[in-house]
Amino acid sequence: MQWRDQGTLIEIVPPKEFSFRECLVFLGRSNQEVLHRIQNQQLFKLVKIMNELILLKIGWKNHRMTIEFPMGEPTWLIKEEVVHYICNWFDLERDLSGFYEMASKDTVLQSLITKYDGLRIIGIPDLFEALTWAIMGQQINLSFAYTLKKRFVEHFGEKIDIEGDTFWLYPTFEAIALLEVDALRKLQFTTRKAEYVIGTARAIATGKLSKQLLIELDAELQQEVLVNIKGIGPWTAHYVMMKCLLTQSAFPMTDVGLHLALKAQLGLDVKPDLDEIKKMASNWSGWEAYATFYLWRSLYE
DNA sequence: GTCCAGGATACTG
DNA sequence: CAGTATCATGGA
Repeated sequence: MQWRDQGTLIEIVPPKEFSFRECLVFLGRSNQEVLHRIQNQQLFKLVKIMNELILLKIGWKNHRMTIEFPMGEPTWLIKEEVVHYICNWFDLERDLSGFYEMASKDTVLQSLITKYDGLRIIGIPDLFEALTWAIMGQQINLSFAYTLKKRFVEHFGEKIDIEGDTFWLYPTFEAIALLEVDALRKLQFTTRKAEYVIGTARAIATGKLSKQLLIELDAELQQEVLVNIKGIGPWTAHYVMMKCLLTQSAFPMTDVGLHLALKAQLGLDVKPDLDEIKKMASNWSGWEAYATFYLWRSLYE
């Protein structure tokens, strides 16, 4: 990844297919989001690196991604980690030419790659966040899922106040591993969701599960390990593979959002069934995660 | 009031 | 095994 340290500013040279504006559309899809903020085409995000809170102000200028540090210039080591984080978050190191080539010949994806040209998967680099956010989203509408997440973050996350704005960090697995079900029931988690979230935190806390461990496995084994955890089914496993492990072939094919997007794109009266979806997806082989992400994007016009 | 949301699990025949 | 009840709440 090519980047330049300009002191109080970092510039990242973006990959060929990249649109910061498109990525912002996806990031701005919910006004209930508490983990980042968008103002005047600038993205604000609080991260913790080497035990230090760092506020990032991410923008776009002269064909470069720019990172500024409103809380002051960090050390070079931290800057390096910041660049690594941004690459992970925006999936900057992936060569998308294969996806665009396949999609240009695909009846479903064809129009999407033109409309959303340069969109990349916006990931969730933290495994605990990816897993538990997915669990919160099971079976309920996204709006309520965001309500749950907001309560979860504001009860158990760390925050910092800067010039009247509050920025939050997602709760750590260490903190959540110590909770009992009651603590989350109070936030209107179902008993099961509370158990799943705490169980996941404990699985990570005991070292049974880690991003490092998963990232070294192929897609099939990743799914196997994830599904082994209580509360993680195929949908959640593939969601996490897609958003955290950046597995190209991850494919949450039972996802309701995917079904609704396909229904709209194809002008169907009812949602497509799994056989129809598998048939369409056979053409996406190796790029299922990007196909899914572009379809999700089509839901946020 | 009814139905469905970015599902997973335990139970039943 | 495949089908079914259950979870719990909000929004259309």
